[in-house]
Amino acid sequence: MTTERYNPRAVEPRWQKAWDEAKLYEARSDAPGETYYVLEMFPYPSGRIHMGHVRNYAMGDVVARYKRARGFNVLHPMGWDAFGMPAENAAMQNRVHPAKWTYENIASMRAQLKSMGLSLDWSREFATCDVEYYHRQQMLFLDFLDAGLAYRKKSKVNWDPVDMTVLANEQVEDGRGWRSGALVEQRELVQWFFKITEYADDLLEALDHLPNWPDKVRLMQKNWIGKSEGLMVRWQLAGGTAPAGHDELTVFTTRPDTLFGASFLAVAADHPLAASLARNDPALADFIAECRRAGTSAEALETAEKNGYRTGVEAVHPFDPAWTLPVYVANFVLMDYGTGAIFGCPAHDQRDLDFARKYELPVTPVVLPSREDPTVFTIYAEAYGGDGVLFNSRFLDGMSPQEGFEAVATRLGETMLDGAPQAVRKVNFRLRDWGVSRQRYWGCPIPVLHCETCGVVPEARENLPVRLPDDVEFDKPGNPLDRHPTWRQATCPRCGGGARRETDTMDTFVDSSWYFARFTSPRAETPTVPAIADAWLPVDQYIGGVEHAILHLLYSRFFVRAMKATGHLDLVEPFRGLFTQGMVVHETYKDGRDWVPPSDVAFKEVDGQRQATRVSTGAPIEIGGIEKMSKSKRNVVDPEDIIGSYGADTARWFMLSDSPPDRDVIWTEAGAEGAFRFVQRLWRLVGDAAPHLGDAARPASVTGETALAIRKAAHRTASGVTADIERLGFNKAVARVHELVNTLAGALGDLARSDDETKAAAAEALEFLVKLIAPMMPHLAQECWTVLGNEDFVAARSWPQIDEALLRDDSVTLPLQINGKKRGDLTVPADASKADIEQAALDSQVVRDALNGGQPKRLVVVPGRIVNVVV
RNA sequence: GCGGGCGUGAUGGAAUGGUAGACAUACCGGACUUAAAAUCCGGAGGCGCAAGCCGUGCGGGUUCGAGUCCCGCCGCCCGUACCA
Repeated sequence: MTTERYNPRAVEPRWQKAWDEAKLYEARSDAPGETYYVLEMFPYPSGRIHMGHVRNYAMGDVVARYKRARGFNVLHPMGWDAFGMPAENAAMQNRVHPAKWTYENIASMRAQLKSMGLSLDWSREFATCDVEYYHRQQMLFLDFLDAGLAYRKKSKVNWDPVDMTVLANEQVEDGRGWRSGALVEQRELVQWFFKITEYADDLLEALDHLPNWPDKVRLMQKNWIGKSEGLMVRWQLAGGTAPAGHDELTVFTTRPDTLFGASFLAVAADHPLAASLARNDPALADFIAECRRAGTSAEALETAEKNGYRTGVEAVHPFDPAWTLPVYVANFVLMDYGTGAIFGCPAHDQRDLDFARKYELPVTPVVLPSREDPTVFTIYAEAYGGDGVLFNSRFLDGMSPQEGFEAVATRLGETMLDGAPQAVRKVNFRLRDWGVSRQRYWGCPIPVLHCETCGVVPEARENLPVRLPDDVEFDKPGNPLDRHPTWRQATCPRCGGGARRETDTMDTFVDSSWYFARFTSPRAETPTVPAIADAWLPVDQYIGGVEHAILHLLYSRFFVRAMKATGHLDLVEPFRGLFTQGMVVHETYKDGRDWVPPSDVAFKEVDGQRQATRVSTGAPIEIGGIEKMSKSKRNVVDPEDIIGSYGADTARWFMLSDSPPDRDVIWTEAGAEGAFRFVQRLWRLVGDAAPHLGDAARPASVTGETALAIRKAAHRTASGVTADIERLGFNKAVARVHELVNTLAGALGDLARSDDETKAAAAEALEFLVKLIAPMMPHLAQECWTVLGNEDFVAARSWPQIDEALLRDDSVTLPLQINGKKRGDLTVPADASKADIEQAALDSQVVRDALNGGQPKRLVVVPGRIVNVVV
C-alpha cells in the first residue's frame, strides 16, 4: 500500500535518455498539424546555467509541451549566442583560446540544460561562432551590401578605451560602455553600418500590429525610434552680425505654432556657425572647448546646468523683419539631432525657460490654457506644455496649436527665400543607423577587402567563409586580427591584385538578429530555405528578459525586413508573441563587510524574529535586501545543486509557482522544499491509487456522488489549467493543480473499497492530473504515467478531452446581499430564471427580516453571480 | 523632468465591476512516534464572549454593488532623457 519515495535522481536521467533515443522532440516541417514555434532567448555560453535560465526555459517548455499535446507541430530549438568579449577576456587572463573556452562552456551548459528535461530539438543546435553559421551571416552581409542596406561611413564613434572597441549608441549607458563600464570617448573612424533608419517608419508603425507584445516593450521601442514631425525653418541672420558665408540658420522645430513666443536661437557647440565665430572670438572658443569636455563626462550630464554664450549674431524673425533675436551657442543643443540649432520658446518649454531666466530673456506666453484670463496669465517658474488657444501671436490668435502648426507651415512654405521655401515639413527620428564594426577577434569577420586600386571590395561569394584564424595572440589589448602576420593578406576578387582584409568583426547583436530564422533550416547551404522559414515563422511565442526590449528585438525586427528585401524570407515581423519574464532574486547576507552565500547561512526563529548565523564560523549574519542573483553579492543559487538534490521537476515547479511570470520571483529554500514535498505528495497519490483502479470501464455517465465529484474536479481543473497556460498564467495553473490534488487526496482515500464507477472516475482523474502536470514536471508525469499502466510517452499523448457538461452544476449558490453587504446564501437551480431567483430571494428569511414586511427599493439579480436586495 | 507599472494577511500572491484573501510558504494545535523527521487531521485578516463591526496605501466620486472604473494625493519599482 505504501508507495516508495520518488527519487528524481534515478528517474529523471532514465526518461531523458528514453526521450532522446525516441527523438521525441525533433521537429519536421512536413509533420502533420499546424506549426507552432516556441523560442526562449538563447543563452550566452558563460559556462554555467543560472536560475534565470531555469525560469526562462521552464516557461518555454510548458508552452512547447502543451502545444504539442494540443496537436500542434511544435518547433522548440536551442543554440548558443557564442561570440563576444568574455571569451577574449578569458583568453587574455587564462591564456586559453576563445574557441576552446567557448566550446567547453557550451558542452557543460548543454549537459546542464539536458538535466532539466526540456523538450528541445537538439538536432538543430548550433552556436553563432560555428563557421557554418557565420559563413551564412557573411552571405547575408554581402546581400545587404548589394541592397544598399550595409554601408561604410566615417563617423564619430563611441570608443570604449577599456575594451578597445567601438560601441553602438544603444550600448552606451550614461556615457559608459555597457560591458566595461568605462567612460566612452568620441573618435572619428570609418565604420560599417546597417541602414536601420531605412525602416524607421515601418518599425514604428508595425508596433501597432503586435497585439501579443507587452505594451511596455512596444512603448520602449516607440520612444527609442523617437519620431517627431516638425518644420525646418530658415532664419535670416541680420546683416553685419554674422560671419561671411552664414547668411541664415536652419532650425528644426515641432512647435512652429509657438513661433511668436520665441526669444532666442541656440546652436550646438559643434555647429559650423559656432566654429566660424570662434575663429575670431577666443572666449567663444574656450566655451566650446568646455562644452566638449563636459559632453564626454557622465557626471556633467547629471548636473547639467544650461549654459550659453551670446555670440552677438542676430536672427530675423520669419514673420517680422523688424524683430531680431539673439543667437547663442548653448551646451544643451545636440549637433546630431535635427539641425543642431533650435529656437527657444521659454513660456512653453522648461529647458528654454531655465535658459531664459538665467540670461534674462523675455518670456512671452503664446498658448493660453482653457479657463485662463489672457490679460493676467503669466509664466513663473514652470513652463506650460499643455494644450490651449494661441494668443499674443498675431495671425495665429484664436487657433489651436494644431491649426497654428498648419498655418505656419503653409505660410512659410509659400514664402520663397533665394528660390526655396522658408520652411519645409520634416520628420525626424531619434533612431540612428546601426554601427556594426567591432575591433575584436571573437566575432563574425566582415567579408570585405581593401584593394589599393579598387577600394573597398566585397569578398567573392565563392571565397566565403572568411574564417577566423586560429593562431592568434591575446597578449596585448586591441584587435589580434590587426596583428596577425598573414591573415590580412588577400587577393582582390575584382582586379586580382593585392588587397588587405577588413579586420573589423560584426557586433554580436548581428548574430542574434536572425538565429531564430536559421533554426528553421539549420544545416542549409543558404542562410535560410525561404519556403521552410516562411512555414515556421514568425516565432509564435518568444520568451526572454525585458533587458532585450530595445536592442535585440529592434535589431531582429530590422533583420527580417532586410532579409525580406534580399529574398531570404517573406515575413513582416519576427516574433508574433513576446513575453518578458521577471528575474530570479534572492535575499542577501552579510557578515560584517563580507557577502555570504546562502549555502553558508542557517536560520532560526527567536521571538518571532528570523535570525541568521554563518554555518562555517557561527558568526551572526545580517539579512539584507532581496536582489537579483549576482556573483558580487554572492546570493546565487546554482541550478545544478538544486537539480542534484531535488531534481529538475522540483526546480521547474517552483519557478512556475507563486509569482506571476512577468514579475520577479524570490528564490527561497523553503519554497524549493515545498515544491519537493508536492512532488512526493503527488507521487504518493498516484502510487497509492494505481493498484486499485483495476480496468474498470469508463462509464459514459456516472450516478454516484463521489464519482461525479471526482469527475467534475478533474474536468474543471483541466479547463482552468488550459485557460491559464494559454495566457501564460503558470502560477495560477499550479494553484489549480494543487486544488485537484487536495480534492483527490480526500476522495481517493478508500479507493480499494469503492465501486467500479468511482474507480473509473479516479482513473480518469489521475490520467488528467498526469497530463496536466506533464508540461511542467515531465519526468514525474512520465513516471506516474507508467505506474498507471501505460507503456508509451505521456508527452506524445493528447491533452485531456474536457466534457463541457461536467463544468456546469445543477444548482448554484449565489451570495445574497442586502444593501451590498453579504447576508446569506441562496441556492437555486442552475437554470432558474431571473424571476425565480427574485422570488426565492424575497422568500428567504434574511430578506424577509430585512424588509420587515415592506417592499424592497430595488432588486438586483445577476444570474449565476449575485443577488442584491436594496431596502 | 518625462513615460510605464505596482501598493491586498506574517510572506509570495488569487479575485470577466458581483461572497476579498483561492493556492502556497511560514506559523499554531492535534494524531502517529521512545523521540525527531516525514505524513495525516484541524486552525488562522483585525477587533469582539457573542451578535456584529472594521478591513485591499490615503482622500473624494460613479454604481444596487469598487481591490477592480474616474479625479486628486502619498509611497515604491522599472524604463528613459538636454531629442528642440
